[in-house]
Amino acid sequence: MGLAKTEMFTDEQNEISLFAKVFGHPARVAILQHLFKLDSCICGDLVNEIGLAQPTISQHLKELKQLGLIKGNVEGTSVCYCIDKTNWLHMKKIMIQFLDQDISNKECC
Amino acid sequence: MGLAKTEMFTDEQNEISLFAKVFGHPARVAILQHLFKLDSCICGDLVNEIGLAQPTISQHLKELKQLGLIKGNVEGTSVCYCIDKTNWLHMKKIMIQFLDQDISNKECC
DNA sequence: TTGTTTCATTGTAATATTACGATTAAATAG
DNA sequence: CTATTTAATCGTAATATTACAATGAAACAA
Repeated sequence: MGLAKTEMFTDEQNEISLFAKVFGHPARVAILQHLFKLDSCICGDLVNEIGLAQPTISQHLKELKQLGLIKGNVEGTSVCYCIDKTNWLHMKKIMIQFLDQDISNKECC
Repeated sequence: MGLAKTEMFTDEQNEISLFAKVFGHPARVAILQHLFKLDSCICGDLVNEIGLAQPTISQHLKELKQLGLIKGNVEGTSVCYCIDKTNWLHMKKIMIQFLDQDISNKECC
């Protein structure tokens, strides 16, 4: 079916999986790392930096934007993207909380 | 095409996306949280705990196992699963490094 | 042996994702 | 006005994911 049964999970579980899903493609990881690395905003040079076609990059940017992790700002004919600081920190808190669960004495196999 | 072009990304970017992808479904998040919560190993009660059919849970467990995040141990007719401590810590390090990139003064939109 | 229990595997239908050519829209340059 | 540039959107083909019924396999009980 390709369709996750979200109604049987907690809001937290669904939120974690949504954030994780957007990181589940190397192009989106690369886009985010590039946005972090640059001091200034980048625009269409993501298409050159990463080797994918322009519509593909645009599609990945859209997904990152829909989750609120990046913001886009029109500057003339180009668009300037950057990390949304507030939303990134919120996501980071949720994800690290999930990753950082207490693991001591839990191994038994 | 539904096929990520992994060859154009770094090993690190591919590794991050593979870990993230496995967290990209709420059932797998729920399974991991359950394994963390219990002091002892769990077996087939994941099917009751989560509301999905047995083959579906088995399929999700397989994906977690393939990435090395959990281990399974046969005990009679049942199987005991638990978090793989070493591999979890390795994954955690990589993911937190990605999430914890320096964000100061990078916002410009 | 014959059930029974527990979980993995197989097969498959429904849906989602990925990638890109073609096109459109918006801003700017001439 | 007419290019030109840049990026979004549309349409679509190829592939991946999700879910589960049916079946298989392994351990145990009687």
